[in-house]
Amino acid sequence: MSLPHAILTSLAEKPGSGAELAQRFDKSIGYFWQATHQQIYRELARLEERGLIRSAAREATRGRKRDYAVLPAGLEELARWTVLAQDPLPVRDALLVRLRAVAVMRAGSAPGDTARAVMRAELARHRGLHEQQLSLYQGVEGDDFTAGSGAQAQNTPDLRLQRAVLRAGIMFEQAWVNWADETLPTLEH
Amino acid sequence: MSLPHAILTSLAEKPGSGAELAQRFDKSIGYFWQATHQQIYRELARLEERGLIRSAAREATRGRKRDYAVLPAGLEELARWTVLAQDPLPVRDALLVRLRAVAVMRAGSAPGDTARAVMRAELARHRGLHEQQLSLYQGVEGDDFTAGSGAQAQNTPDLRLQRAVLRAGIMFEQAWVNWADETLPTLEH
DNA sequence: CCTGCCATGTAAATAGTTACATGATTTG
DNA sequence: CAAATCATGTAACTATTTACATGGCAGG
Repeated sequence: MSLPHAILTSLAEKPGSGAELAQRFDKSIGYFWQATHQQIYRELARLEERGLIRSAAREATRGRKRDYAVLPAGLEELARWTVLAQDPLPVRDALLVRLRAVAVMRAGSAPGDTARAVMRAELARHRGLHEQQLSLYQGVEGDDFTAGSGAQAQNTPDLRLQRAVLRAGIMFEQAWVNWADETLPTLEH
Repeated sequence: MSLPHAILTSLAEKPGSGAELAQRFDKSIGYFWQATHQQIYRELARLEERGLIRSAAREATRGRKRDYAVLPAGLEELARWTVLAQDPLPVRDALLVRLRAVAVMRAGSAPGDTARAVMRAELARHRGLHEQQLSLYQGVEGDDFTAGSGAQAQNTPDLRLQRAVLRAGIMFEQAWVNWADETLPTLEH
């Protein structure tokens, strides 16, 4: 159950509205935990009801911007959550399932040969997407974590830890690209 | 929507009952797409209703083993699905969210220091789990994919493709371990 | 004032998790 | 035959996704 805590973290870094949070979930923290705006609005309402965050406006405001900030109770909840032992989520990649499905289709049969050709293209396409993400991360690393970086969020979070998170993204994307390069020849001929 | 197709793939590799499938989802195909036995039984019922698989027994049998096999329509569905373009699922790792939450807690404060100590331990623990998974994959690679491997499933799936899937697991786990080794010093002192 | 966009929200469907129930089979 | 285990299943809940709805605001 990380979504409420991802939101609390993002609001602790900087207060903002639901739409602004949705934007942050399209980059930054959203690289490691995704959420749609529907999830975010629902979760914001829950968090406010639990007294972990507060919004400036009191009544329901449809269409009007509504800013939230973390309350002390929210920071306590975040501290409580971070120290819980949590096991890693296993890998879940549909492309690997597909590859395994293709493995049971006989090469030489029409569907098997078609599937192999398509998978080769898909693998190349995914390689491109992962390489793009890798470049993006490397760009962020260069911009945000060079010595004496400029504008910081109000709470001046620990840059070394934020960078470590980014490094995880870099290393995973790099691993994916490497795997694709190793695997593509298997689908040739 | 990969679960029905993961099940079809597994049944294409070898027919079996719900419980046997659940076991396979605890290893093998389940390394890349997880499912509980409840999901599996529900999905098997749906797949049979759609005419993609068949079970030996006709009526509902609570407690008695119930074997399923893929029908031609199921193989067609699998072929149809594998050639659909599908974007990769983004990374989703709660530990990275936690690390980012810790980054907003001031070092020097009591909760911040406690959280850093706990995260150091958690990172070491996760490193151990990923290393364990890595060893497991490397063991499978040695057992199943050495030249002239022995017993094969009836459909003799393409071993090179199955191995490619396994290699993905190996490279991801290795990347995780490498990242942990790089990151642990950041949480020292 | 109308059009497009921004921001917030509702509703419904699907997927996944957790807790529990029950019949069959094996084993001491 | 009693207990443990295996196998199938139900129910309730939570999370996530997809589609849609509606109010406010800014610019032409």
